[in-house]
Amino acid sequence: MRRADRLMQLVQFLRDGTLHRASDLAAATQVSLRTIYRDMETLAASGVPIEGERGIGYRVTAAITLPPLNLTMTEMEALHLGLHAVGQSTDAELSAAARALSSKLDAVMPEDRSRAPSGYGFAIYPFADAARGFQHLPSLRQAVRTRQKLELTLQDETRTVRPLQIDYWGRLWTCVVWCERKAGFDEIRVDQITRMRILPSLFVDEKGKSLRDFNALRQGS
Amino acid sequence: MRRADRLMQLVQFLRDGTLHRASDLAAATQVSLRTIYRDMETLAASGVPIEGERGIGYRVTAAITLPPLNLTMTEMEALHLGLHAVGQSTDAELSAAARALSSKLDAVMPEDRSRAPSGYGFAIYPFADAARGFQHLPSLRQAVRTRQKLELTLQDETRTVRPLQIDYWGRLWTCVVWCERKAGFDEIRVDQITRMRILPSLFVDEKGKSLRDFNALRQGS
DNA sequence: TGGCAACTGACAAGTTTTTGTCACTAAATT
DNA sequence: AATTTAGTGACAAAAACTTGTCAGTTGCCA
Repeated sequence: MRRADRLMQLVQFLRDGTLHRASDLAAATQVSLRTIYRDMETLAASGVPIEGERGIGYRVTAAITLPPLNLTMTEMEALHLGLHAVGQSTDAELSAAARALSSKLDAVMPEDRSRAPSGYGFAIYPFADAARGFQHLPSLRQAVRTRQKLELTLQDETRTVRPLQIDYWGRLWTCVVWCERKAGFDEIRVDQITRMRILPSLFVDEKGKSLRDFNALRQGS
Repeated sequence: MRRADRLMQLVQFLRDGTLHRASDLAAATQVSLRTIYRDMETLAASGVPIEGERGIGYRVTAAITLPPLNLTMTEMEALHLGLHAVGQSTDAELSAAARALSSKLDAVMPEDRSRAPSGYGFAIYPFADAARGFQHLPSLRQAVRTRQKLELTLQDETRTVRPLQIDYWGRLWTCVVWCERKAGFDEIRVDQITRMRILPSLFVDEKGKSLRDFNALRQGS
């Protein structure tokens, strides 16, 4: 893996922010000039903010490059929430940066239309609404973990459900439940929950009512 | 770039959340069992959240993977500030997530000398192809949301398509589309799009042309 | 204008990676 | 105990990638 090593080395050289001529880089890495040009192309295409000016040399423009990150849904939510908070800050520069970063994140969030309840993408949805349901999340999570039934009220309608799985799409939380009254699965938007009560009764997986069954259904349809 | 293509294909298969045996994947990709195991190792090392269980099969654990991001210093500061704020939250799980994310970020910050070489994508293989397509993502995403047809050029071939779903598989972005000319589904690599134009005409789900139909086909085959 | 240094395309030679095969081991479920 | 399926190590052949060379072009600056 000699090439990858050299690419990393080149980034190290360029990180100091000063100008570098391709010929210098070639000498430093013991490689031909042509290869340096090819490397620069690869790096630029890989997202490293490199700029080459004819008759001048190379320099890196932006400061920090983050490698690919794997986030849990909760971490993603923390990220959005935190940036939203900073976006409200009085420091104009800082709040602008927070909003800019939020946009960047929105732009690269995986979007899966087949799973989202059709009609509302997270971009359309005002953050405030999502935040309203946010208060219920901790106890909802607990109920999913401890497998306790819930009594919850959505739009003046109260029902008893078995909470199975919490999902997060960018800005919206939903919960997959088995509804006792309708005797069927449902996907509930957490922000639409107006009241919620954890019931003392526990539940166990029953044939046709488990998360596995829900996933099977979702696949099949 | 045959291997990269296969890796992408594999993530597509695994993305449906169901179990997959290595032997099935091998048959589907026309490749030996041993190669599948090697591919799984590569994908896991590349950050795709894959889990294999002995006697069971493979599945992806739902998580969000962010592509490499370039941040300014101010944006980085906003990020840290926001996460710090959320870290103070009363929701134990959320504040834990914020702190975990802070650690992750610290681990990949330039100041940290102990950067893992594998943290950079090009240490494994260049993901230049993936990065090249990033520029089209925001408008592509918009088109998926607003259900607008697209005219796009791939390798000197221009076609009109209905964008249905955007997928990110760790290194490459793809878009599932219905191609008007071929009258069939296609999975387009965003990095191979050379030109793209959002057309004013909207589209609606039609029998045989919807995302649901595409998924049914993928299951069946 | 001349000099500098970034760029580009093509191609053969060299090097590395990828692959299949084979012979195993390791958990988990039945 | 038998079965199923993931996972490992080694090695040679095949495929893919990387590199240097060469012969250019382009843009900026003095």
